[in-house]
Amino acid sequence: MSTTKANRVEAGKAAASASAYHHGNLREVLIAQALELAAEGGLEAVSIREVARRAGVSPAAPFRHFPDKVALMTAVAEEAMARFRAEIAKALVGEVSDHPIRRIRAIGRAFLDWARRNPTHFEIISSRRAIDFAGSASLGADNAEIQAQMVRLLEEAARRGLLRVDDPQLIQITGRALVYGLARMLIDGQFPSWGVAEVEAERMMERSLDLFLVGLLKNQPAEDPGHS
Amino acid sequence: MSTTKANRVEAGKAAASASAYHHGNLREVLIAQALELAAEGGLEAVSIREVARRAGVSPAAPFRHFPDKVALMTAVAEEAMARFRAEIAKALVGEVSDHPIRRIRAIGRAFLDWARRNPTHFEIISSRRAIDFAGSASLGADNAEIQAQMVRLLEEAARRGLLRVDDPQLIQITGRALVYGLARMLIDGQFPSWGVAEVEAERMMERSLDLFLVGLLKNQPAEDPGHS
DNA sequence: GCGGATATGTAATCAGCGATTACATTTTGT
DNA sequence: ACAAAATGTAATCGCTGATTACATATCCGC
Repeated sequence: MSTTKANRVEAGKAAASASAYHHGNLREVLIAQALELAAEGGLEAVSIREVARRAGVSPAAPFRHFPDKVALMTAVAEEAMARFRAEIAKALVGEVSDHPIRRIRAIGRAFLDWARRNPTHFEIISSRRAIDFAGSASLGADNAEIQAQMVRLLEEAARRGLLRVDDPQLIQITGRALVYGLARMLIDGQFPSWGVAEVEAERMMERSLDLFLVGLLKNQPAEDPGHS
Repeated sequence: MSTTKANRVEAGKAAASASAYHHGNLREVLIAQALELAAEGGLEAVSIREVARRAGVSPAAPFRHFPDKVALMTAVAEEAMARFRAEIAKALVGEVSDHPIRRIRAIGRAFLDWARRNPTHFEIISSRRAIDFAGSASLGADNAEIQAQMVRLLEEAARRGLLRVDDPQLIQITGRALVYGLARMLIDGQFPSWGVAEVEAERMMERSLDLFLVGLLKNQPAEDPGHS
């Protein structure tokens, strides 16, 4: 078992490097396996026992790192949320225009795109049953940061006299509810029963977002909230 | 046990009348108990064994009436959907105006109100994991009927030249996604982390709906899509 | 370095779940 | 009345989350 020690050291380097005892860094491996398992079979396909199995440890081992399943899923949610925020940030960098509505649209599209490509991650961070949102400082902070970003953009839009209704919080929540609902309808496979084929869904979602955004503007520029 | 027979006959008349053997009409009792159980502890509080316990039968008995849990929950969803449709119908009767946007708003508010009062019923009919939506003719028909109602109203609005964007399907799906998202945010308890207190949530949701609806109109009447 | 304290992993076990099977009982149709 | 069908039960399987007692590896103060 001298290889065991070598593996431990190697595995511990890139990660938190906090634990290199028996397994290496089991905590992070558990999170990674849970994330993968979720991506394969959905949120409810994640079981502590299967995660442990994949990590090559006993069914009781995970309980040394997480008091219960909710704690594990919360850690998974934190990871998913971090990736989501990175996606948002990337989209904002890619949006050259400084027009606030355009930037908001970029955020909305990034949200929809991310949720479409990572349905289970979206499901996890949205779930208030599988995770302990209130108990995670990181989740709260990430959420607040995204909100603040939106409010900043909306306030700038209001300052420029672009908005018909000057209530950033109302607009922000309405927009969030819209993209949240769109994402869930897509993931739950509800579009077919609403007359939208699978392939059209993405385009439909973007048009929905635009329909909402253009409705916010004071002077409607014919059709699009942006030009692209 | 001559009373048993009498009860059987009585119980069997209003219902499917298919079963009046040992228990009476176990099938319907199971659905009712599942509905109640869901209302108490949420969707995942429903277990076949607990439902059976409450119905006073063995854990295996429900499997005589439903091939598996999904089938039971689908039957529950059908009942919930029927109640939801009744709610919509009632709201439309109560809305005196024939202005199509006003009637759409009445539907939207009825949806939000119903989801708020019956969160788990809403969750059940929305779930594409716990139920077999495609396998239920009743669910599909009810869903289609609600859609048709919306499209009819939107087409009338378009005919009257009220809409800025003449695409009933797009508007319908966007509206549905919005109220769906609002309902889920409320139920998942997300409003507090978005700066909306519990008591304000209902008002906020209605304002969100109005914000969206007023954005649809060609000539914006200052603030409200209706006068009330 | 040594040795106890601590961190980590395992084995065994419990109760609850969905589901199946073999069997028992009641109702029904003829 | 009696066979067939419908309905309910008991026992069981494999899965799950979680707990307990125990085993072992690592760390830290001396």
